[in-house]
Amino acid sequence: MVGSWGMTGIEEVAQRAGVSTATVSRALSGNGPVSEATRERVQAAATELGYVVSSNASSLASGRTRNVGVVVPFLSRWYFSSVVEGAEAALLRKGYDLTLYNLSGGAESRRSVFEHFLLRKRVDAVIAVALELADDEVSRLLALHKPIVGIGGPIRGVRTLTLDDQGVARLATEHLIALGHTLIAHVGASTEFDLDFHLASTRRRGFEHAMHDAGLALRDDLYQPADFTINGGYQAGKQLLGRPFDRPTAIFAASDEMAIGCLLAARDLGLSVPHDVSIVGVDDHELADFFGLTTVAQFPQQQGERAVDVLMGELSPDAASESLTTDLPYRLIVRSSTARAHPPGR
Amino acid sequence: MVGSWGMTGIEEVAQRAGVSTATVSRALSGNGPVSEATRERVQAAATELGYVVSSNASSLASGRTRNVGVVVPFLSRWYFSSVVEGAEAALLRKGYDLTLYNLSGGAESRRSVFEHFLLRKRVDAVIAVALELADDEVSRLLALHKPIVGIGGPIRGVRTLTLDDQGVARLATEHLIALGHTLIAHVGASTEFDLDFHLASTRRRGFEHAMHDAGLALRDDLYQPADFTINGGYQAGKQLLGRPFDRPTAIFAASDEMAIGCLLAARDLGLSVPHDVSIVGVDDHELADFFGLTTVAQFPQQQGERAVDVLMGELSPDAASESLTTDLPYRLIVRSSTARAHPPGR
DNA sequence: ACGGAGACTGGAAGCGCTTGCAGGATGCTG
DNA sequence: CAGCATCCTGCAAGCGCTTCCAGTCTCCGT
Repeated sequence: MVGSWGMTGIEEVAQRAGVSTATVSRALSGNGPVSEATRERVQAAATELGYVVSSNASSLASGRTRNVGVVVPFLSRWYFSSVVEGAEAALLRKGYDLTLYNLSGGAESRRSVFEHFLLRKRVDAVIAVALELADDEVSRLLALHKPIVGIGGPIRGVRTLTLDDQGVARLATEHLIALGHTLIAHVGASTEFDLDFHLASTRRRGFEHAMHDAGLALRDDLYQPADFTINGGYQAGKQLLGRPFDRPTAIFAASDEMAIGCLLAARDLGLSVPHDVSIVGVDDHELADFFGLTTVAQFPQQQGERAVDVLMGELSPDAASESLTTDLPYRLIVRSSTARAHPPGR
Repeated sequence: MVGSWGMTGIEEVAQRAGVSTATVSRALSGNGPVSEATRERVQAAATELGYVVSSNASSLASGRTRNVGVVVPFLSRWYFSSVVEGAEAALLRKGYDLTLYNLSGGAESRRSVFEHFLLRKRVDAVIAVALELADDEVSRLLALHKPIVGIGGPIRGVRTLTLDDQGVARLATEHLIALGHTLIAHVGASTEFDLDFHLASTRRRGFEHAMHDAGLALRDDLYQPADFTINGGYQAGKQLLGRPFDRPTAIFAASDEMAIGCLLAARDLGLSVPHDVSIVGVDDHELADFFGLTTVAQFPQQQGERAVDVLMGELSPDAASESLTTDLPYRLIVRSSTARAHPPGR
């Protein structure tokens, strides 16, 4: 930490420690046998000189970059930034860097990311979050022997961590059903949203199954599409709760943000939650607790971490990769936005 | 795009184009003279082979990585992820990669970021967002000739883009004063928060100046510290608005999230906004519009972009860096949470 | 027509590390 | 005690590009 001159190379360390550069490399990286005594001497020399390997030289020589690319469709949404946060922390711990690719720039930027950025051997692997990759995008990466792991929708030929969206939806719905609700509305994704996040229609299916299994009728007018934002949920909630007849006594929203929107809509309509209407969401968004929202939690940070774990597995020799997809945990968290259904008023 | 074999090097391109590798390098990178005809031939060959330079080799040889490090204290907050998003887009456009360092892991991770990660010559420059860098952290980076630009609090010896927090606070406050309010409360940062974001106390000062200039009294009991979250703002709002006497008719919150908290608190107390109380925030958070919140907007994405612009300037030869700090734009956006003060009721 | 100034191009020397290979010690086995 | 397996270590050959330098060729000016 004295070096103050920044320009220390492996050579200087070698001299100071009285060994060859080869040994320094081995001592510092832990690859290859080095006697304990030597290792310590090298470590000391390196620290004294403030030596840090040049990742470029190292990568070029070894073929490993100790860097992984994380590709997300958005960044400024709670879910995605949380996943990235989790992944970043896990990678840092392993000594890896994270380079971020955000696709929200549109098709244009998406192409350039896949055709140039990811290919310049800057990353050892990539984590794709909630992304539907085209076959050629996948094969191009695989051709470079770069492991990919996805989080979210299953991607063909790629190890993926997925949330059992049907199960999630089912759990949320059954919670409402168990509370005695029968007129249950669902706020899901609008179709254009469904392109990139199949989760939406999958959750809807889970909802429908649960309803069906309970012998409850599915009514088209109790479904409202929205865009996964609070505002969208609010509009949808207004539609659902504003009707004079057959107002649902419960709403299952496919995301917490939409659920919160519904909650605010209920409030504005003079309905009290959960007395007049029960609401359940999905995510356990940072605001869920504040609003007392009952929700099916998923754990984005942990998802990021797990993706990293899987990746590290793939990058190691023991490539005994298990099944191609792994289920992510989820859990019902009951707060104050759901309650037993009342016998119809009037 | 045929290469399908991924393993194309500059050599192959050179052969296919019938030139030397030196020329290929020049043609593709645009450094050094190459005849138009040759350039085209090389381009064609490269495209046909699906050649993409190895950034490692390139970096090692040239000393430039075309990669910048972005260091943030949090990621899963609207402001930070927006800045990163802006920076990412701008960098992508310039052909740069962004590697992300999130310091929320605590002092431990902070040290390792500064002592190892940023030093391994993986980045050409760093952007520090709302970070107070210690002198040695700065000098260590500067010693490597890595430009740094900061966004937020001024950092000694570093080019910084800063928001005139006093001006912002003043603007918000004066808006309220102009509406006839005299009993104005302020929700600012708690002290522990102020360590990393000096913005908090600076905004408070702006508020105080504005009040003072208008000849209005500053009352300690009309100040509430909070933690920049909706929940924190809610608690603070409750305190402020729940009192039986001298209830403020307006609140200036140092962030939109806190302002929204106040707004919800008002609602829960049966107060109507803006009839009973006017509320103004800072940020133009994505939720501000939904809640009809009047706010002083800052533009985080643009801030990210501008940081990149500045960086590109520093990385170019024309290092005629202007003044060390540059002011960021802000603007009052009036929505429906502020209105003319009523003559005191009763 | 000739010298010189460009404009291009190729040769080749690295950039700073990693790692296969081989040599020298050391420790065991029979 | 010879013979061999082990453990360390150093040598040196690259990793795939960039760029200095020098050489070739074309184009002007005089």
